[in-house]
Amino acid sequence: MPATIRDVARASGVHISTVSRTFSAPHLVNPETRVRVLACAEDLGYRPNRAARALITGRTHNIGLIVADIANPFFPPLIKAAEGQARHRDYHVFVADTNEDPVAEEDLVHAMAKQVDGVLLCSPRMSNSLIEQVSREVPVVVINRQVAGLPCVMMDVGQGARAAIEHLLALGHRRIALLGGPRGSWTAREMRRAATAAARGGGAELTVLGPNQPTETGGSALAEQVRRSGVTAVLAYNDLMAIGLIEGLDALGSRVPHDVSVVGVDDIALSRLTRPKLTTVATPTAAAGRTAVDMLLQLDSDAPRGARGRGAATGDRRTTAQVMLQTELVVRDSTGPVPAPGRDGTGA
Amino acid sequence: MPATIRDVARASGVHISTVSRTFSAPHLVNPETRVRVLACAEDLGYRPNRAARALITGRTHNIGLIVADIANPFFPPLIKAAEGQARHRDYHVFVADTNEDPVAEEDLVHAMAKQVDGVLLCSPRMSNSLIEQVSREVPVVVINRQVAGLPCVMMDVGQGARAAIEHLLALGHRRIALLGGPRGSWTAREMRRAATAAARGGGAELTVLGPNQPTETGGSALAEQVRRSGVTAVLAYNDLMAIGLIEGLDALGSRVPHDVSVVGVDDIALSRLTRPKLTTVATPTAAAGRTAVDMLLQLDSDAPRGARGRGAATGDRRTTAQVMLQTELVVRDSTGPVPAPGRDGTGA
DNA sequence: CAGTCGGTTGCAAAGGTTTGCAGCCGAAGA
DNA sequence: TCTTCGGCTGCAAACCTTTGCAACCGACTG
Repeated sequence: MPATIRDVARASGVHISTVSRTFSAPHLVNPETRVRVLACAEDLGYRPNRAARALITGRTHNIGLIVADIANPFFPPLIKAAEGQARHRDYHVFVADTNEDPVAEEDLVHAMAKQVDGVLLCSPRMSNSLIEQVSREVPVVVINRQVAGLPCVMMDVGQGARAAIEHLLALGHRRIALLGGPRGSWTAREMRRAATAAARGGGAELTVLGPNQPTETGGSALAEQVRRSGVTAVLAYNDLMAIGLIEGLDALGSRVPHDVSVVGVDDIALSRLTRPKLTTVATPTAAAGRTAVDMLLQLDSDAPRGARGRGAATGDRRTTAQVMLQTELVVRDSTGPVPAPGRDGTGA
Repeated sequence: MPATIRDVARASGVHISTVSRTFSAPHLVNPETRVRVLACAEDLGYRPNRAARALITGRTHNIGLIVADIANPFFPPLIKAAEGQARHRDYHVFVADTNEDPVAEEDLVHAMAKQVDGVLLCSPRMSNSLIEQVSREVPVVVINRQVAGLPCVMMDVGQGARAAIEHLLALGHRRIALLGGPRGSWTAREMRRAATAAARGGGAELTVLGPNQPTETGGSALAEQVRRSGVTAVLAYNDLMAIGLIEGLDALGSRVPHDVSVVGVDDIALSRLTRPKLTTVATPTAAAGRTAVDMLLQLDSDAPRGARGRGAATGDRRTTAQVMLQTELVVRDSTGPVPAPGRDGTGA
């Protein structure tokens, strides 16, 4: 039903190649012809078929962005930043949500593969080897994970976790819990490693609870367990869990930060709205989004896909930068000095 | 670089059509041949090029979902529901965000047009005529707006607004403000119409403030104005604005619901977390997402695009259902009886 | 033995573009 | 008058698949 280039050609009495050029290289066609073609196109409601165009140019001017959970407020700023950056470069962003499911994730990469010029894999739950494999089908930039040989942009949650633990140590806490993130999360592993080291270094005992769903519900579900464990402070995988935990504790009658201190990660907008305001590790999400887009676009301007074998040096895409972005501890109201012992805890 | 069907054919010593059938109609190819072809394909890392496939089948098995602001917690449940429904039907969903910008919106429809089998336009800011126009390029289902001749799924915010106003009237409020939504929003117009009528019917005075950005910031920015206007109750375009307003008022020393009552719309998860918990009009977002996907898929199973002119009755897509989903007022803690006059307000 | 049939495969057209190359035309230069 | 050249346009191949049609094979039927 929709008009094709052929219809326009027929209507305006020129060859299809002229119509094509009218749209993709207007300076090559006579102004008179051009207006005539444009008029006919307008008339027929013609729009170049981007799939067909992509087939031959190897360029869709779209990029895919795959996230673990679009409902997590952590992602929107990243998405927005990526979109903004992409728009500057005349690209569009298609977002897809995996529901924290590694299988859906792989599925989506394949679904997007030929509809986009590259994919941003944000907080992937797939295995590294799978990521490597799909990256042979479509250019990939990985966010929030380190994969050898692939371009990555990471946030230094290790340093963030360390800062958080040190903050808690300074407040006198010696029994600390870590609310682990979801299975398959690189961030979760990094946090665990760093937090464990920092706690040991400070003579504290760190209990790891998890893996868990990195959601509010996931956090509140742990309240009981946290309470029983007798810790006086908690570092949560992310703000959502921290907030959930605080509510859960509240429901159990434990007050934050009076009875137990809680630190989150991400610094989502919401963390400034809750009572108490959340102490958290701020991650540079917007910068990550921008950087990732730049790296992706750089990547496939180096290696034009589908183009008829340019002789030049393709294949050596070992220029794979790996960028580590800094994090920062933001102290607000959900952390405080360790409570005097013996009052309530199951310990002592 | 990535292997094509031809490479696989060469490697396994069969014609490309056999390779094609191995993937798209396995029962038509000899099991022995099949395993050989599959082995070769696996070996070369071959994946059918979905763009090329779509070009000829006219089916991508993707659907596009365009939303006004992905950072608004109103959307994720809708997105998730749409994804779930799509997955059941063996479809994938690509989401795009317009930043409340009508131009970006049109842009995105075109960008998606040939990469998806249809588009869900959620809370569009475009004009009706533009929507009608793009709907000639790609099948469209409109959410949160009524467009003649197009399939639409709407939420009855008119009824919701009426219920909210009546709730406020019952609490004794007679001076009420409506925080208007963004320009171009059908929902905003419906609310305004219904709220105005309901207020008039109840002998109350309704002040309309706006249009505004439908965000928390948009809400808090209006606090001063609301205060000056001397109203005792406010109906906000959505929960985000309501929450922003409550904060803004708080900063100015007005307490909710003691000094002023606030009602939101959407019933986002956050509205249960704030203090006070928000009275709001719950909208059936998940149902809307599911319904819209069903309607879209129905739509283009009726009218197969790109297929070589099936003789049957195409063209009569005037089966365009329009669905109106019910809303429901949820009374929580942000509304209360009108304060005794003369204490603080600028009135009296 | 001719004909039929089911199962498998090859052939080639089709889908809508882009693009290198060649050709055309008229004007400028020699 | 003959080249040369620039500006514009047409031709056809290419991108990667899918799919209707025809051909083939062996076996069975009558």
